[in-house]
Amino acid sequence: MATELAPGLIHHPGYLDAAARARLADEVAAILAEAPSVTPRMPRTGKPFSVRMSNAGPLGWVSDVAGYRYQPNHPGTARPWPALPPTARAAWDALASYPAPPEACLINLYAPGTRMGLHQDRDEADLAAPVLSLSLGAAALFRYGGLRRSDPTRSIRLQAGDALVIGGPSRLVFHGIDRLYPVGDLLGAGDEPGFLPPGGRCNLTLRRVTAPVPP
DNA sequence: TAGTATCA
DNA sequence: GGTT
Repeated sequence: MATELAPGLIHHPGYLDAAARARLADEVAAILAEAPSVTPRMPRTGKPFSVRMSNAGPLGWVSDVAGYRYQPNHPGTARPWPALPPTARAAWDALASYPAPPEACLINLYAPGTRMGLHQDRDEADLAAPVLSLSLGAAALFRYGGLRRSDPTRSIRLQAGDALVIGGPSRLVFHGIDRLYPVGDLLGAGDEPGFLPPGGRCNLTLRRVTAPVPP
């Protein structure tokens, strides 16, 4: 049962069943073995994010003192990013309502206590494509607002297996993660992928970066 | 300000 | 919790 939180912002609770979550976790573990997570830094100031990141797909999102950008290689190893995880790719085909494949799968790794401040995903040239979010591990408090930072916000709980489509009029909505829920808190303990620290969370976001060339 | 800190 |  999907819920439209706002026009184009669609929450699919429990979209991935236990088997799919386990499969996706295995795929992510393999990606991280090849493309280890890095600590992103703020442009100009160099202040570190609390979240760690890696990527899969032809392009990966990176942030350092030089700025935000998409690039084809891992900043540490200089190797190309690993292939997109098939389970995430299948979710894109099912939920994105977009004719071209995703080019980037950003992997955000949250340890307990980490957060992600309110922000917009606006580094993609193709804003017609949605961003598709998939959650693994611990549940988290997701906050979203409007197109202006000062717009009022609402919060929902994102749990392991949830999918969230951020598209249409909500494509540039401000959003972030306020906190993780302790495991064992309420229902949905969520399975614990082996690549996460105890109580950690993993979020995958699939994005189309460049506009597809017309046939 | 995809940051943290601080205040109203 | 919203804002600087």
